[in-house]
Amino acid sequence: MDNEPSYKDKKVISIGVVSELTGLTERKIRYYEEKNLIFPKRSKGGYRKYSFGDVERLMDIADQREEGVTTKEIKQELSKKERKEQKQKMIRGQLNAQFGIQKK
Amino acid sequence: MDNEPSYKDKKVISIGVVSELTGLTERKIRYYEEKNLIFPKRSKGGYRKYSFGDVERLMDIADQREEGVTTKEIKQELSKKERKEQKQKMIRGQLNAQFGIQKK
DNA sequence: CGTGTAAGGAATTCTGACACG
DNA sequence: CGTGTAAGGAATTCTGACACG
Repeated sequence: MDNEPSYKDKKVISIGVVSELTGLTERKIRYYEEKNLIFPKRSKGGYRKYSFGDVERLMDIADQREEGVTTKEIKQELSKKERKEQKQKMIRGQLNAQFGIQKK
Repeated sequence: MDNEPSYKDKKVISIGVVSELTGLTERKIRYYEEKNLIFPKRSKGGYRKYSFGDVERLMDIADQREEGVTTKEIKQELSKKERKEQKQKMIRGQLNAQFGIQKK
């Protein structure tokens, strides 16, 4: 009874299509991955596969680059968000361990 | 202020990925297209591009085929649905022409 | 009818490198 | 640092056909 498989995060789009969708060159897209700003999966043959979420992320990166933000700064911003999420997860886990009841 | 671009209907998935997602061979997928049960778009180079909606449709077709339903019957069922939708559209248009007020 | 397969070719993507700045 | 490009190779997909049934 779970709803849709969340199409937004399924990694199924090839770099050529992502290039069309974002307007970015394949070179840029690969470079942003090299800088750990985006994380596509790989097919058996080694082809990069992106999700719609990745496409959105890339458009956001493109906007920031236009504003002069460096990849390093974008990366730092990403790391900060990830640390926050980690903290939230920890807190939720703590609360659940202390007061959680419903096991299933 | 429009919501998401409806990822479900964007034709961005190559046949190889569709094959993995549905479990169908590429041969079958192409054959169902030949029988007009599915309608992928094409990239500049001529590669088929499918949407998540197409993937769902293919899984539905696969189920019907397993039950022994022929492609011809599946096609007829599809045509029937399309006629119904057409009729609904007509009615809505008629009602709008007669009583519709908000032009924009 | 529905599907598998081998065949040859074309489009797509990959990596590593050189260039410029 | 960020991006373009030419280079050679490998993975992907395409079509039309033959096969079986």
